[in-house]
Amino acid sequence: MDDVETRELRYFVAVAEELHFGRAADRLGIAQPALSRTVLRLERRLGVSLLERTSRSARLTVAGEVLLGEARIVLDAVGAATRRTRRAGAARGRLVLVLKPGGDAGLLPRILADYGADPDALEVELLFSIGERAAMIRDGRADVGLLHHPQNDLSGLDAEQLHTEERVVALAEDHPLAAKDVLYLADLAGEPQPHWPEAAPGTAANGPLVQDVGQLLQLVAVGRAVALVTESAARRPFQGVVYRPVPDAPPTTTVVAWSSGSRSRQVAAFVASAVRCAAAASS
Amino acid sequence: MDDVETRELRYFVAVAEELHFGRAADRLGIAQPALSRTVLRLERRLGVSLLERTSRSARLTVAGEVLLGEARIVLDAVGAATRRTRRAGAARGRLVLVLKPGGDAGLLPRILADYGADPDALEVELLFSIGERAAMIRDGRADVGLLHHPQNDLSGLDAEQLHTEERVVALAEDHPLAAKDVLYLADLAGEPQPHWPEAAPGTAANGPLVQDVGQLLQLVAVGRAVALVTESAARRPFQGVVYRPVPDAPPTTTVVAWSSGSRSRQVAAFVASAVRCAAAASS
DNA sequence: CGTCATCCATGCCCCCAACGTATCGGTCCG
DNA sequence: CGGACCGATACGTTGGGGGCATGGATGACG
Repeated sequence: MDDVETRELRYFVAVAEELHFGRAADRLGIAQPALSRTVLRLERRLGVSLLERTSRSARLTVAGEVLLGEARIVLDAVGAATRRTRRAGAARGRLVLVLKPGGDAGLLPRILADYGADPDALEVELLFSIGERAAMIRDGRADVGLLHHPQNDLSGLDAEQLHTEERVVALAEDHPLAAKDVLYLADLAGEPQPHWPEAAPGTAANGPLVQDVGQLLQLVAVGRAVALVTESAARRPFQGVVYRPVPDAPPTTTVVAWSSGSRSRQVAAFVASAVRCAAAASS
Repeated sequence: MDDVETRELRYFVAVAEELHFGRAADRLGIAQPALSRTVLRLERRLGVSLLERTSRSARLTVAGEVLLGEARIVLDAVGAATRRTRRAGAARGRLVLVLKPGGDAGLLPRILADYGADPDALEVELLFSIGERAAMIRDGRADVGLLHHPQNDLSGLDAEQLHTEERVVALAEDHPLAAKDVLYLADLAGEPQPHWPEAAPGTAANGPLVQDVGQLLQLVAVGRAVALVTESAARRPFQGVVYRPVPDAPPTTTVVAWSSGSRSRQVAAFVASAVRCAAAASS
């Protein structure tokens, strides 16, 4: 009755994304009839119609939309399972920590020192990523990460708060708003604000897409954008950029996050180090 | 290279749980050699040893432990996918709400009325469960639930807070501690406290296992247990049971929770109703 | 110390199901 | 009306998953 295989889900996802059996079959490296049959069998087994086939194209039904979302979750979980298992099997594993360059609120050196003091600590591999940190933890490419709340989507992850900072706005020094000592969100409403690729839900920005902090500050310096950044980032001076406090911007919390359900002792030890260091730093 | 099928994961989980190929094969309804081959192929594909076979028994390797946890996540996700897809396909679906009897903090009637006022609201099916509510949401048996923080493990779920209540302790009226007007956790330290099957991590209780509130109050009335309950539960009188405030017990927050990644408009509408009602009730 | 029991792996065979090729039926377009 | 396009169907082939029988290793036991 039940017995859905990941192969069937992979096939269905391909069709659901292409909305075209031929192209999907190409992408999967199989012939179109095999794909048709597999999807039909999946529909029969579930007792549900997933696609409305017109002879010109295909559209997802409501149930198909649901299954597309669920299947992606399953396939991510399968990928995470293989990656994590392989890594656990590799001799004397490493702990992969993902973070955004400069996104450690200055805590990283202390955390690494503290964790490394544990005699059976693993080697910590640093993995830098701008826009995919949460996804990298979810899918097993990283074991643990430094993320920011509420900028990152933490669903599916467990997290401990490390540090909360007010946000300041970076402006070109000759920007008209730089004349004021304090700015409010209302002042910035019309300004182009760059956005990161890390698509947090509901944060539509109107400015250019940036890939790293240097690029962002460059844009700010030439007056093409204004950007909300954290206090700690503002301690790094940049030619032509000035910072002004924004009291009503929601503060940013740096968190250490890991995959929910990770029972790894190593991850727990690293998190404990991070929390301890953050507590020590704030006192 | 990659291509792990759910069947292989099901087989591996059976072996990992039984630590015995023969029994696992029985449980799966297949013969032992087929199971051996499938697990071996899985190990070869992952490039990792999952089990240490002694000729007397089998033990999990570290990688095997990891895969066991990951595989359970995958299989839960597959089950959830099929259930949710089937439900979405069933004509004009229902919204399944799971809660503990009496665990609604008195909000349920208002929430149902408010949600039902939406012209395209679905029929809400109430599903009562004591110890598995979070799991039922995770695996798709329910769409949304009323849970309690920190008693329930909310990992893998999204939640909105509805209502926070202090906790009180239920005592037999002739219990020695009932003489005091206010009790503290220290006073209760030696008393047998019943526990629910809902295994929140790290809450080891020393009392009997109870399955419902009536049973719990019965145990309290006969002096076999004392129990921390919420204020709202304490409004229901029970023969021979008295309640005393416990100011230092952590308060209980009633939350409405749903599966992370549910993009369902219906779930969102229900959550909005719940939040709205809770806000109205507390003002 | 030899025998037996237990447990997992392997060899052999069968058969199902997943695949590919060819084709059909329906729809849109020129 | 013919051709192009798209998904479903027919049919033959084959790889692999499964069962049965057996092998090889190890611990138990008399």
